[in-house]
Amino acid sequence: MDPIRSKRSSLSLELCVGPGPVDVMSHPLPYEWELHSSRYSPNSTIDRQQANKLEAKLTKMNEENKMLNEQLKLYSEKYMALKGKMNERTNCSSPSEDQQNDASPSKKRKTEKDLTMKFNGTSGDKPDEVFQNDSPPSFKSYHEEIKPKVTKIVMQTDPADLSLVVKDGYQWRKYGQKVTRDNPSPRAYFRCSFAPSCPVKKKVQRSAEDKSVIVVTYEGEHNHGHPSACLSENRVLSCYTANSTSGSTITLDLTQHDLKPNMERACHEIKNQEFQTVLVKQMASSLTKDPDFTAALANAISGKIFENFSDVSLE
DNA sequence: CGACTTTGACCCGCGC
DNA sequence: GCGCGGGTCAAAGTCG
Repeated sequence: MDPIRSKRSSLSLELCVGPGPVDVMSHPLPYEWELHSSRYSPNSTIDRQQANKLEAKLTKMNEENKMLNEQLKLYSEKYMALKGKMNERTNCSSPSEDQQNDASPSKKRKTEKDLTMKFNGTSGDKPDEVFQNDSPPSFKSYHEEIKPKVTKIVMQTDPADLSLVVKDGYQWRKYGQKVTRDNPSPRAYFRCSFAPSCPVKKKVQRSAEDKSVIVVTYEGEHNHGHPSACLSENRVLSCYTANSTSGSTITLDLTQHDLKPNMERACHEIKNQEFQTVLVKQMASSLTKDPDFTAALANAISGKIFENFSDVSLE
């Protein structure tokens, strides 16, 4: 039996922070907890009536809970669909687009120029609908606005292990390796291969100063959930990486070949109450900072409030 | 046989 | 314009 899975702390850390759809069905709202913890003694008829009322109320709440879950799921799906479209637009190097624009292999990687021409309306085609009203922004300013999120992670590994493979739970496809000028160690380039349209790239290179240190640079955000989201090990990892946005650097000690002992240690740290508090605060802040999440939540809640108001007024 | 890795060639931006 | 360096492509090789 996996010690990590069997020894779950009282604090649920299965909250999927970071990019990807939130599996709302697997994270029940507090209503269900109240149902399980409510106690009553059905001795007297009054108690029984009260109990029946309470049960009816709780059943209603459960139904509402289910509806809210469904609404949240719907919003998550819509959000992911929009995000996917956005990524498709920004991902200039997608093969289908290249094929459409230019079939000649010698003219590859001219998509940025093509895009600039499109924005300026010089390609002969109609400029993108979005920019029709106002003067079209330059490609540079457009690119700055949608600059992919860059996350840098520093990991401690075994210096004897020369592989540049980093197990972060996602599926990566290596598409290149290069020796850079400032570092004798080669830099490996990876693309997320879990979803064909996923724009996330990863660069892995050993530190020039310390060969035991691996620097992983993630570019962009996954437009899909974590492929192994059910594995607690990877959830712990995603908790770590979720805190690494906004330019800060995270250090992971992966000195041992097997991840499990490190993850066990990480889980032990998580059990530490101070760590839990900080983690929960960071998770909450990262969620509340996401305008899409708050908007979707506010929408769902306000919708239910209005429904309840109309229910009450009808009674 | 499909998915993945390797690796040389190519493209492109930038500084001179 | 030229050279350099980082990033990407794609054919060939490898692996399960």
